[in-house]
Amino acid sequence: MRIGELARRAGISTRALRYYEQQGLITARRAANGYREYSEDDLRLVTEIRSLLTVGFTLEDARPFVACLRAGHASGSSCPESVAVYRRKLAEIDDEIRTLLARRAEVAAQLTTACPGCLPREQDEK
Amino acid sequence: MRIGELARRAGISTRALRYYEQQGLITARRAANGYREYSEDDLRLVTEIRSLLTVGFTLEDARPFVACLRAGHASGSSCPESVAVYRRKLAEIDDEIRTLLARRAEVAAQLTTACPGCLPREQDEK
DNA sequence: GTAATCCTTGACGCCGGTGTCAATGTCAAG
DNA sequence: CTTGACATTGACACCGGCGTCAAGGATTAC
Repeated sequence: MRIGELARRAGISTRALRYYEQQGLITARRAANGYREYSEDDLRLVTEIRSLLTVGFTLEDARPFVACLRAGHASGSSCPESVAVYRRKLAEIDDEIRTLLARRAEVAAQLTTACPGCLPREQDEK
Repeated sequence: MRIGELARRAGISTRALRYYEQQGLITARRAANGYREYSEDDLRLVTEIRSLLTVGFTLEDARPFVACLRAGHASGSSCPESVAVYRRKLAEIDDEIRTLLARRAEVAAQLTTACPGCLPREQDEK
């Protein structure tokens, strides 16, 4: 299939696909006229990349997963490098959560001081 | 005092101070030679801005607080506009926390699937 | 033939808050 | 006078993942 179809099927833009290629995450066979030609496997790669991006991974983070799929594994997570990334991201996310919780507490305290009646509820994740 | 001293006392760069001025958050009297001259009140403003930035506010978010201080209030939080920003930021932070918690759960689940032995602990904020 | 779609590469724009360099002026100390 | 520490404005760089426009070639439909 060509880039337009892949984009449609993957639910992203052709721009994004070309960008992934430029970043070395995907490659494309070229037809005689210079058009990129993709396989179902490529759709698989793109889908993997997309799902990783939606949980906050960067393209850099996605590399091991793509490499893992290319190596023939059924899942992009089946390789130790991918697992290592999972661990690292988990730690990063935890850090961010801690930071945000601290900020929230700080802002809530300030708000309470500035406006005693405005009790901030929500985020009752004790 | 001149910009260098203010920067030192506020713990930021002169670049940042000029940027705040460019963004209309602070102003400076000019000496005959063109040098910026600041007062203690300006230090106060900058300190306020800094503390807001550190909890994740943007310079745009900081405007009401600066305006409040300029209006003569003892605290930058003493104005309804500031309180409104506090509320909005609190909601934004809560959103971000929710997003991160969801992502964390997702990543943790993936990790567990990929590596059954790798139980992700931490982030026990039940 | 020509219009309508598709494709190509290249390159600037965005967002926020600076870092950093450039080229130049000011001023006090030696 | 010279050095050095300070000041000025201006402007590019950064980070990430694209959006978007430009200018053109390819292919299909009619």
